[in-house]
This record gives sequence, C-alpha cells and structure tokens, in this order.
Amino acid sequence: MKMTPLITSAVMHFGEMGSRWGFNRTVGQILALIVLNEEPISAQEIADALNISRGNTSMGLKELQSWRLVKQHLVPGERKEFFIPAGDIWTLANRVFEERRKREIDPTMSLLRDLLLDAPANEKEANAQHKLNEIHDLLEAITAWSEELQNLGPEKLNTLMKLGSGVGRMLELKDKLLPGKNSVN
Amino acid sequence: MKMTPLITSAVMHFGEMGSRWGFNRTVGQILALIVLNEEPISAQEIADALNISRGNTSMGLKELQSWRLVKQHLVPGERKEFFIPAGDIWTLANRVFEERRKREIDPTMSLLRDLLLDAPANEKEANAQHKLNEIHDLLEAITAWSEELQNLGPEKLNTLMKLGSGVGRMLELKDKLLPGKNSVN
DNA sequence: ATAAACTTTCAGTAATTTCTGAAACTTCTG
DNA sequence: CAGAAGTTTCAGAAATTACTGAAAGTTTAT
Repeated sequence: MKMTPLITSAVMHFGEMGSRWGFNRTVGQILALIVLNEEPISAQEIADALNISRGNTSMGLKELQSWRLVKQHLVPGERKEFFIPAGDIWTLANRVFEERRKREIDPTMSLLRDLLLDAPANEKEANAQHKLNEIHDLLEAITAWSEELQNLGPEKLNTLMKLGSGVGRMLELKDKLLPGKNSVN
Repeated sequence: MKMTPLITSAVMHFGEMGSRWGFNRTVGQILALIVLNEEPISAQEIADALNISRGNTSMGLKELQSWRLVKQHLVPGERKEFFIPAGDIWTLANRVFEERRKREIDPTMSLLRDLLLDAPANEKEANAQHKLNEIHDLLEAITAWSEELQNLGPEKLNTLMKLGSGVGRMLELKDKLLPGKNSVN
C-alpha cells in the first residue's frame, strides 16, 4: 500500500481540510485514501500508509461509518475486514450535507422551538423572540429545501445546477406553469 | 447590559454551536448577543455580559467583522465603538455560507486543479485522477450554484424554497419553457 | 503636549481535542 | 478448547486551539 506522490498530496490535503469539514485530520486522510484506492483496503494498510496508530485508525473508521461514508467489504477467504467508499462521489457529498445538517442545524431548531414557547417577560425579550423566530423560519426553510434536493436525486439535481441563471427566469414564469401553487409575492 | 434568561439561553446555545459553525465559542456568543440586542452594544458591555476578557472580546469582534457579520456603529457624542449586526438574518446566513465556501471549498478546488494538470504516472494514479476529477466537477457545480442562489436575492430565494417539490415538476417542463438552453438528460 | 478614554496585541496559561499503545475483547481455525 | 489473527477501548501524553491580562498603541479633548 505505498501511496503514489499524487495520492499522497491529495490525502494530505483532505487531512488538512478535514477539520473544516466536520471531522479531524486523520479521519479526512482515511476517507481520501479509501476513496482514491480502487481496491478495498484493510485497517492495517491504512495505519501503515498514513503512519498512524492502529487504535486511531479504528476510531477513524468507526466515525466514517457513523457518517455513512465508508462501509465494510468482506473479501471471501480473508480474515481481515476491508473498507470501501459507501457510494459514488455524489452520494458521499450528500451524506456529508445530511450529517452536517443534523449536527449543525437540528439542535438549534429544537432549542429555538422551546424558547419560542414561553411568553416574553418584557419588551426586550419580545424583541429577541422575534429575531429568534426569524432564525427558526430560516433554518426550517433550509432544512426543507435540502431534503427536497436530496429527493430529486443526482440526475435532476445536476440538471438544476447546470441550469444556472435559468433558474431566475424560470421562477418568473412559474405561476403560469404551476397555477395556484404557493402564490408567493 | 444584564441579559434576560431567554437571551442567556440563546447566547449560550449559540456559543456551543459556534464551533460547528466555523468559529469558536465566544465568537458565537458575541454574535448572538449582538443580533438579539436591538440596541448597539459596546465591546466593554459584551465582555461584561459574557464574562470574558476584554482582549478576547476584541479578537472575537475582529473575527466577526472579517466574516462581515457585524459592523461598527458610531454613536454621536460617544467615544466608544458600538456594534450591530451587518444586516438582517437572511444577509447574515448568506455571509456565513459564502465565507464557509471560501474556507471549505475554494482551497480544495485549487489543489485539485493542480493535481489534475500532471500526467498520471501509472494505472493507479490514472484511476485516482479520475476520482479527483469527479470531486472537482462536483465542487465546481456547488460553487456555481451557490453563487447563483446569492444573485437571486432573498425574495426569489424564498419563492424557490417555498416551491418545495414543485421544483421537480418544474424541471420536467423546463425544456418547453427555455428551449435550447442546457439540454441535459 | 499631556492626559484620559478607549482598543489591540501577544506571550504565557488553560482548556480542549486528538493520538498512541497496551490491554481487553472477539472471532476464527485446527 | 487453545491460541492465532484480528479489532476495539480507553487512560494518559501530545498537539492544538482558545483565553487572559498586562503592556503597547491609538484617538480625542484640553
């Protein structure tokens, strides 16, 4: 499992970025290694290639599985466990979005709902509650929207993305297209 | 600048979430405090309310300004500097997205472009390069798309979000609507 | 020009997060 | 069932990140 220079650069970079993406350095490196290797790779090979302890590798793999980014792959006749990506690049990206939504948005939504239940004690609180309500609605819209996009599936999503500025024009025509639906404005 | 219980809970929560959103605890708290206070608030008041050092407050405010989430607000006759949110909730959310894109996506795009320039040294590298290319295209699509959404502006964005599953139906009709444009499929 | 009012910087410390490696655990195999 | 081949756990060490507070810097007023 010697890494080629190209793979090494990519793996190192994903390690650096890892923390910005919601996981730590080694988790990022492990993910990159698994994705870039066409063959399934064992935990020991990962530890060797990245020069990290076996224990750390095990924890990293556990985390990647909890994100549903990698999965086990049993090689017949082999005793070891091998690992492969849990899907194609699109799928992985989707999983990252979803998982981050769970960690970054859902807990806040839930707190906001609670805070909005109590009657405001005074002027100051009433104002704060109003702001919190705006935030809540925004997060709700983002959540609904991202679920929507996931349901579209990769192909349509791609169409939509490639549409670019066409989206704006399309929105203007929307009412003619889908009369009676969500007449905003 | 005594915080009411409601504001305290919200501020504490935004502190906890801060690290998941790309900044640290106190930066999150400061942001929440500024957003939830209708009146402009001074650095000293922030430090007192949150029980943090004046130095830390100053650095936090600097960071929030670099994210373009808060701005200074000069009160006539006052010597101190006061701070207020840099815009409404929508604007702030947009800024967070944009800033995170810069930190989380742009550096990777740039590395990938570089790695894709070199000719692959062997079979293994060719395969890795292919994967990297997929990642590059995906990130590029996300970037283009998010710029697109920003250009739509809040109102249309809202329309689009509220459209929900209508998006799927609309896409099916798209070719009739905008003939000749981006005929994907 | 001096002093007062305020802000920023930064070296050192504190808190948090990540990583190691040895011990405990779990299969499998003969 | 013993032991070999493998995995997981977790206490403590190492590395990283955040925070404090005193000193240096800036601006305004007199």
